[in-house]
Amino acid sequence: MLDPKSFRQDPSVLVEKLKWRGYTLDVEKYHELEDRRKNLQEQAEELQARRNRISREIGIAKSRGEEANGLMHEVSTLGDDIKLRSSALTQVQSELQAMLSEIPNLAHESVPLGMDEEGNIEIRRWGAPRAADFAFKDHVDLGESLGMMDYGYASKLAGSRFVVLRGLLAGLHRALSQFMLDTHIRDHGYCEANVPLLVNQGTLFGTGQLPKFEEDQFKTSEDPPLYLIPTAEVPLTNAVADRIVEDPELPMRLVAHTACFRREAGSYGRDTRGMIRQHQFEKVELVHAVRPDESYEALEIMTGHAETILQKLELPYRVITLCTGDMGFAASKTYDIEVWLPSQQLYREISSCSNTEDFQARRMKARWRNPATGKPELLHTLNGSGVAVGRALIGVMENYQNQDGSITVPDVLRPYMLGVTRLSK
RNA sequence: GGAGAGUUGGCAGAGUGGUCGAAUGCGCCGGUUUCGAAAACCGGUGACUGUAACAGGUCCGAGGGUUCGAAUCCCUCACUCUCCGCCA
Repeated sequence: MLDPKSFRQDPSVLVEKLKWRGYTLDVEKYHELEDRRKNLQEQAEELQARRNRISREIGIAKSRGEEANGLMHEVSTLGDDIKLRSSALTQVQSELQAMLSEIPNLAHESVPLGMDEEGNIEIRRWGAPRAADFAFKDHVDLGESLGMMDYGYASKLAGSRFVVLRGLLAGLHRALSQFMLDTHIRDHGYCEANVPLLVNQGTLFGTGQLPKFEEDQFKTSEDPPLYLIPTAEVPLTNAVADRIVEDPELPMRLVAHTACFRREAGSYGRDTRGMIRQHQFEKVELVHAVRPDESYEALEIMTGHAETILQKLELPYRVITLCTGDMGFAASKTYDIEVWLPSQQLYREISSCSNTEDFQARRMKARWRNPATGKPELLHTLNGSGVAVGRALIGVMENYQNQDGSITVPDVLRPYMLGVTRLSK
């Protein structure tokens, strides 16, 4: 959520900034609601103050054993009046809240302006795509001809956008996640967390998935309403929800390996082949909670942690800065890391690292105590994939494929594969 | 699933329907003392909102209700703990 104070000061600046996020702010509606809110609040508080004062006097009078009938009569009608106004106030406040809840975050000044992915800017590349000394197969052909990847089986079980992995390929998938977790825990100083995959509405509100993106979530039950997490960012970031964190606890670095669940509503035609876009996939997720003046430094560090994974796997990749129109709802700035897929001769997203500044923190009331002021202030939260396990598997399969359709196991994964060096029939 | 107990400030823990945002202890901050420290003593120490600053308002798990007035009484819900049953 954006700071309500910035609205009261100068909404016109926000209108321009939000336009670049693809959001049209209804300033008229905002002003109308805000004026009503202020009015009602002043009235309600004025009445409450009167009631408090008189009731106190009644108490004093009675404790002296005096009669207080006059005072009691004076205040007797106040209660209803207060009730009326404060329920009107609550109504307006929830309308305002609803409006603010659906406004995306503002982009950092360093983010390129643009309306869609055309505006993204590549900032670096690592590794060289393998020379095409034979025709590269894609991961589906490779997996199916090895007999280790089965879409028919999966669709019988659950429908489209699912897969069953078997044998060494299932093992390679598991090895990837273990390797990533170990690297972040051992080398990058993260605290591992094992978290619920089902969360409540408040938790999803905190990170920004609700109320606006309800249709992207899998809702599992009505009473209580629980949702499958679309990413471990949700349960990890909420570690600081409703807290005032003491300064020495920062920066906080959390990592979790979880399954993630997405409806993929609105992406019907896209990436229907293979493991690129599934309803269920696994991801190793990184989350930082940091002091506000350190969050952009943290974004570079976190992105570096994700890159380390690809470097150790020796997978060619590039890093791009998303433009204003292509970023997610909660982000102030996002780097996407894209891995080279030889079958498509393209870089495809494998990680996305974002600084949300205080946008999520405000929604979830995540604060830290600033030693300089002694006061609680909103902290900053970041999240990034470190990295998507399914897509990393695709990257390994395609980049490590051999002409005969076998797949060489990357060096760093061999300890996790009990010494297996090659996947073949 | 059954029975019971609980939820109050950073923590522990009082709280009679009426100057209770809330005793006390611990912790923390400042001071006195000390060469320095400990101890002792003195003082301070919740959050949100609001204001130029005061004032004012809200918050004792959440939401309703009773009342002139609710941390305190009533109802609903959530969560925690204990015991019993079942169970990976």
